[in-house]
This record gives sequence, C-alpha cells and structure tokens, in this order.
Amino acid sequence: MDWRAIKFDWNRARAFLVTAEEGSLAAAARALDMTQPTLGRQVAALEQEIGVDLFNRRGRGLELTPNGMKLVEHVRAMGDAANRFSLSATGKSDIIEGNICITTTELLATFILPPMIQKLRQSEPGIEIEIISTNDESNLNRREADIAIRSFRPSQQELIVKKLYDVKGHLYAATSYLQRLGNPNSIDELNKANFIDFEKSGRLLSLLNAQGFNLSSDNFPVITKNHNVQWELVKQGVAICGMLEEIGDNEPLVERVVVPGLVPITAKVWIVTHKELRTNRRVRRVFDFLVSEFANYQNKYDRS
Amino acid sequence: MDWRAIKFDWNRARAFLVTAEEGSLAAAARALDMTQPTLGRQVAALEQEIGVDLFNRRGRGLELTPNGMKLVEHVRAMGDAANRFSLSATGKSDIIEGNICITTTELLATFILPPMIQKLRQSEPGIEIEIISTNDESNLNRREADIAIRSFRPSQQELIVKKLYDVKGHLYAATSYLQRLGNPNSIDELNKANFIDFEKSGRLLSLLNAQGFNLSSDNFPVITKNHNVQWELVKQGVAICGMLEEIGDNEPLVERVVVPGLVPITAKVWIVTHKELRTNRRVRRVFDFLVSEFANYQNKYDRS
DNA sequence: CATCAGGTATACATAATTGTATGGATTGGC
DNA sequence: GCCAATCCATACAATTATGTATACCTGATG
Repeated sequence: MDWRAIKFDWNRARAFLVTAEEGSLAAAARALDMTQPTLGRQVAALEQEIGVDLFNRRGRGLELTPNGMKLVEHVRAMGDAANRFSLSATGKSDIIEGNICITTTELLATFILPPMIQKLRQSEPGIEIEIISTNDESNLNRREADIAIRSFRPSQQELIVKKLYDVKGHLYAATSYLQRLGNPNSIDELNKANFIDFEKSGRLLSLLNAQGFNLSSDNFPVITKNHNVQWELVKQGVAICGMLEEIGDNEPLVERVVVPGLVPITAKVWIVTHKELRTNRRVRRVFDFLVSEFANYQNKYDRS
Repeated sequence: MDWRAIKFDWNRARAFLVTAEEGSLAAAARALDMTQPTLGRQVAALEQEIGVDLFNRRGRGLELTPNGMKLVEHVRAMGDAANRFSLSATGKSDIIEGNICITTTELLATFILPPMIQKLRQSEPGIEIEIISTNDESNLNRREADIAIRSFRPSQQELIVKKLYDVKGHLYAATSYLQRLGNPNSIDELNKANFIDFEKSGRLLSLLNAQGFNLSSDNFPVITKNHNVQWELVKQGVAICGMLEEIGDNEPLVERVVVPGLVPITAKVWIVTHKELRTNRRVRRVFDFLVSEFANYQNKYDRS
C-alpha cells in the first residue's frame, strides 16, 4: 500500500478545521490552547502545500473560499472520526488519574454540586474535576463534557441516562418585598408582582400562566439567565423567582410565596454520559459517585 | 463549541494508522518517509496520552492489542477522510509546478514512455514526473498514483478513463534460436519451443493454447514478471516471448515468429485518472499531453 | 545452535515547530 | 471621525520534535 495522500501534516488539517469552524485564527488558537501565530502558520503551510487558497484574509477574521468550503467537508469528516477515536480511546483507558469534565446547570453547579465535588476530591485526589456551568444543552457526542447533569433527557443517541433525583421548587421572595406587595394571598394579587425570568421567550411566564396566572412581559422587568444573579436580586427584594425548595427554605432573607392554587414546580434531573465513556474507570467512578451522592441528598432532604 | 476531543496530536493518529496497517514501525517509517524512532515515539506518545496500549511489542514487528484493533477503525476513518481531502485538494490546486506520479506497465514504461516524458519535461519543466513501473494494479482512489496507463479498464468508480491506443504484439525470437529450432513452420513445430511467461499461472500459456498450441509448463523454463529481463533473454536466444510489434520489429537481433494460424496479440491501452484530479491543472496537462502523444505515436506507427 | 535479517529502544546533535512580543490593519461604536 | 477592540503577520528566543548512530532483542534458517 502506498500512502502518498496521507503523508501531509494532519495537524494542519486540524488547524484548518478549527479555524474554519471558529471563524478566526485567534478563536481557533483559544479553542486548541495554542497561539494565533502557530495556527496561522499551520493554515498557511497547508494552503501552500496543497496549492489551494482556503481562506480570504479579511480585516475581521477569515472567510472560507469556495474551494475551502468544499475541502472543509473532508477535514470535518476527519474531525468526526477523531472525535470517535478520542471517545472510544477514553472509554478503553483504565488509568484513574486525569481530568473529568462535568457540565450542568448553574443552579446545580452553584448550590448542590460543590460539597459533592469536595468529597469526591478527597476520596479520589487523582481525578481532576472541571465544571462547565451553563444552561445550554451540550453535545456529549463531541465530548464537550464527559458527564452532563441536566433536567431533561437528551435526545442524542449513544448516551447512557440515569435519573438522579426529583427536584421540587417554589416561588420565593424577600420578606420585605412581600410586605411591600401587601402580603398577597391569591394568585390574582400576585399578578401585579414582578418576577425574574431566564430569557425573553418567558419560560417562567408560560409556566405560571398555565397555573392560572395572568402575567405579561410587564411583570418581568429583569431578565437574566444567571441563576446566581436571579437569587441575589430576589434576596435584595427586587422581584420573585423560582428556586429549589431546599435552597430557598434555608435562606433566611426570603420565604416561600404561598397562595391557594399555586402548586410546586417539579422536574426530574438526569445524569448522562456517553456510552463509550461508561467503560472508562475514571468516568465510571465519578458517574457512580454522583449517582450515590444524589441518592443520599434526596433521602436526607426527604426525611427532613 | 468545545474541542476537547480534537486537541490530541493528529499526526500521532496517522502514525498509529500507518503502523497498524504496515505491521511494524520500520515499515511505517519507510511508508511515510520518516524514521523508525520518530514513529515509535509518536505511537508511544499516543498510547500514553490516551492511556491505552495499542500494540504488543513483539520481537518481530508490532501486534495490535484488542483495544488497538477497535481503535484503529476510527483512525482508519480519519485516514479515509484524509485521503478524500488530499484527493479533492489536489483537484482544486491550480499551481502547475509539482510532482505527478504515473504508474504503468514495465513494457510501456521502458519502451514507449521515456521519449514522451522527455518531451513533456521540456515543455513543462515545472512538472516533475515520477514513474512507477509495475504490472500490479494500483489503486487510484488511494492516490498511489495520479495517472495510470493500463491495458484494462479499471473497475473502480470515480475514475476517468480514456482509450489511448490499440497495441499489437507478436511472438519474437532471436534468429539464432529459430535456427536451432529448425526454423519452425507450423504451430505444431513450435510446441517443442521454450517460451517466457509472466507468472506461474501462465497467462501466455493459456493465450497460445487458445490459438491451437499444445503447451505445458515444460515449455516455460523461465518465468519473470520483468519485461526487460524477458526481452534480454529473448535477444540472447533463450526462448520466445511476446513483444510489442513496433519494438520487436526494430530489434535486429530478433525476428517475428511467423507460422500459419498464429494471429497477432492485441490489446487496448487505457489512461486513467481520478475524477477529482481531472480538474487539477497539472494533472490535466500531463493527461492531455499523454493522450495527444499516444495519438501521434499510433498514427506514426500505422503509417509506417 | 550459531548466524543473520529485520525490528525496537536509547543517546545525542540537529532541525523544525512553537510561543512571546510587537507592529499594522480593519471593524464597530460613540 | 476618532477610539477601542479585535485580528493577522512578522522577528526572535525557547522549546520540542526529528534524524543519525548504535545497542539490543527476537525469530527464521541452515
């Protein structure tokens, strides 16, 4: 067999791929933990090697040429295969030391995960933990994380999913704020209150209106995706927001908003990992640990 | 987007792939024009990076571990994509300078191609030519060559095929050898002659027996795939072999074996290139040049 | 059982790649 | 129309990967 077509520097293909996807050399360099000159040189070397202009240098970032757009398909295929390789390789590794990346919501990352991670670090000092706190869905097939903890069952195939616990939440407000509202005693009275939503589309809005509220966007003067910010605003008496029962009940500055007809918010929390990774000792250790910790957490809370 | 899974050194994946396919680090190094220590270090680094043993070091060569066998599937996919990338990239290149690899039979490479290449080199000094002279079928999809000139239509898809010329051949023998045989005048008399075949399976044998000969393997005391060797043996009066009409007729040491009922050997010669390469200026230049040269060649010979 | 061919691993010098620092250029906002 | 931010290209130093030479190992062969 001959390998003429394979002799080229594959790292240059990688540089091409990431640069094309990220849109600029600088962004690609950040993504790959390299420097912009390095990426620039790799891409330039690839262009010279194959004799094809891949990008048009524009003031702001780079732009794929028509040829580049066709060729990026192939390096994307390489990247997909590289992903599968990496995924499968990690699954077959049996060394316990190393990095584990967990992605979860800001709520869980802030209020629930930290003590668990502390405990895990003590029992497994060789495992380094990286937590990506984002409310965006992440793609485990691309190994954006090893383990995800989400409040929905992911749609992707090839994943292992397990229910962690049933989360229960309520509306909370600062005592001072409720007093200012005149201690509302019905849903109707709450219709003039202010709430904090995650996004303009109004997730909380539609949830509450489904329960008999009659809210409009006027009731949501503050919008932030960041749960911590939400919570601080509520503690300061700015508005009302939803919060996990166990967190809200333990915060002295706030109290549950209790009116007839208002039912608790419930959701399920799932832990997810890629099928391939389940066979990795390190991933399995963390996965099982979290499952067990969340079981303890739920039991402890249910009893109290 | 995150690129955790893609950050690893892709050249190490390439080293893994070629080593697995070739069976040893040394062979892989030869295939990639690198040195064995380099390949060894790359593979070792990959093994350490992913924490998986890919090969068992054995005295003679390396042997894939079970994990390695599974993982090589993915790097093979990377390699296939790399192939497609390379193929497509070369097709989109518009620089005329560079290397072109032509594979053809020993016969054509020795007797017909050289003057054409000489002429091409003069008109296109920027194009470097590499000629692979082998009677084995080569795989253009894997870019073992850019252009192939063969006496059969290749079965592979994605190829561009064009008939170059009709080749005519005869049996030739040294005058001295024919005298020793008593200047045979019939096929029957030739049945006691010696011939030279390409391989043990007996391509020439079956060809001649189909024409009324009654030959066995005893008639083929010398077997060599190498046409040059065949031809030299014939000139020395060792045996009879087939040869292109225009070459044989111009060789004073030999003469056509002419007996009643013996018909010329005919075949078609095809030029082949990959579809993607046809759009490459360099390949197209050489391709078109060869088509035109072979047309001239056939005309010139037909008139004489 | 000795020899030889082919293969792998290591030491060291060399070559190539990478990072740092910096200049120049373009875009978007005020 | 200017300023700030962002990005690309280049010079030089530091790091890293590579090749050469060589020792050592294994399996085939006579």
